Amino acid sequence: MQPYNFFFCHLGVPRDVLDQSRKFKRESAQSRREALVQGTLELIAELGISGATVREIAARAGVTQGLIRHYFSSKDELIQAAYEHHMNRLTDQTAAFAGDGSAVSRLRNFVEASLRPPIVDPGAVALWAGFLNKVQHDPKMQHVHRRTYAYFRDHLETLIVAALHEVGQPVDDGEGQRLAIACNALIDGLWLEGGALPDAFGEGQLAQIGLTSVSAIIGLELTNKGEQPCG
Amino acid sequence: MQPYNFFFCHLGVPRDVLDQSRKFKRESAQSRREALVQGTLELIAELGISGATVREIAARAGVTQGLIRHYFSSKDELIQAAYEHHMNRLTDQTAAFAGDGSAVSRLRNFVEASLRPPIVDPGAVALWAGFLNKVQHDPKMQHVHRRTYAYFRDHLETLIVAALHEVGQPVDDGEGQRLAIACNALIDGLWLEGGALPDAFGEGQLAQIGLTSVSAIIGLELTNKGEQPCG
DNA sequence: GAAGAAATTATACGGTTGCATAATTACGCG
DNA sequence: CGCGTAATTATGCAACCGTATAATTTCTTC
Repeated sequence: MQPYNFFFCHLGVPRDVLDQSRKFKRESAQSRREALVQGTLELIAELGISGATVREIAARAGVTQGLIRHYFSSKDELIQAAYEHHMNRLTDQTAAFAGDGSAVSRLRNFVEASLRPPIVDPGAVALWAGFLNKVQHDPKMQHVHRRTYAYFRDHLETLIVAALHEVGQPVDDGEGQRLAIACNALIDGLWLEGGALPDAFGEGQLAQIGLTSVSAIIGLELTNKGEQPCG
Repeated sequence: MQPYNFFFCHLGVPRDVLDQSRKFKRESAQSRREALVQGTLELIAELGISGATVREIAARAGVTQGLIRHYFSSKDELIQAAYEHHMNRLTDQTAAFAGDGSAVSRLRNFVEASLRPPIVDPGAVALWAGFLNKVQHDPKMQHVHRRTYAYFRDHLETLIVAALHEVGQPVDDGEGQRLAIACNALIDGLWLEGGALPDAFGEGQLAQIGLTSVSAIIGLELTNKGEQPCG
């Protein structure tokens, strides 16, 4: 980087390469926030809400605790940001699995992805539960929860309506919403139980039950065996 | 503190009737434990897990904090007892609503009761979420969770199998279990959303969606309108 | 290369927490 | 009635929490 000379060659050499005595390195605001959020999520998932102290979070992110206050006005704000990040990642990840095939196949993939790892995961459930307890008492957390819930459910409603339309069984808005509420609850419940009791269900069992039940609720066969007409 | 008196007029009179200066009253171990558990539940529901400190809990129970250690070996043990109490109450309460009519009517009542107040309740959901976060890291909490989940689901499975048998559509064990898992997840999901977003659903909407969806999943009409054949 | 601004660390503080221990108090029993 | 014991309170403690502030270090810019 700096050629600058031969003798005394250490003088112009960037300290961050040679000198181990550097106290810290500056990073972009974004990467520091992400590191702090990530540390928060890890700790809540591993040790529970009470394990996520500012000191532990800072240690995970590789910084000292004072820095948290430099990027977030309070610990609560950091928790909020972590909650938002977690839920957005969860929903986006699931939505990406839907793919871009037919409406029926997109719905099938969406349901199935929601009920398999990595979406079904003990850590993710622990995280979600830890946050939910705070949702009731913090208006901002409540807002994030509302938005996230609506986001997931609306996405599901769109998929359901499109699939039913595709096979010639169109439904009106009210009915579409009711179906989405029901399927959303079913998926949430299965996801929750799969994450809370990882050993209680066989591999693929949740996905299979989910597909069968969604099919029954919306009156449209989504399972593969259903694609082979038996008459 | 005690003015020691002028004319001994207090002698012989039971102190607990006249003398307000009693420092405390002895209670049975059971009632003290219940009061402490009740205080714990109230606080977690109202203020979240972090609001349930030993001092606040003791205040709710009308005692001083040292007494907690006299009845529970640690705060964790109190939390455990509170969790167990809460879940048992929830399941027993729901089961009682089923009544003793026909199998189909018992199932209908069970589903409906699970999706209406007082079972659907923000406080109960906050409570449940607060505990769930601890379940993953505490083996004893995990045991309570397993038992409670199995209890509720088995009860539901019994009702479903009986109802299907009653209408001449018997199912084998494996299928009964699958149906119970699905319906349990559906009910849990609806219960959760109803408690977490109290204003998002109209009165009776959750129960209606729940009945319709359970009917679709198990292939047996439970709603009233279904009892009036339309053609 | 010096200077100034911004990022980061270092240190300190008041409050709270769970827990332990000692001092009181109530109550059953002879 | 008095005495012993167990229930209950009172007090204290060490650790930890979140936050504030001052002191350093890094990096950019001229």
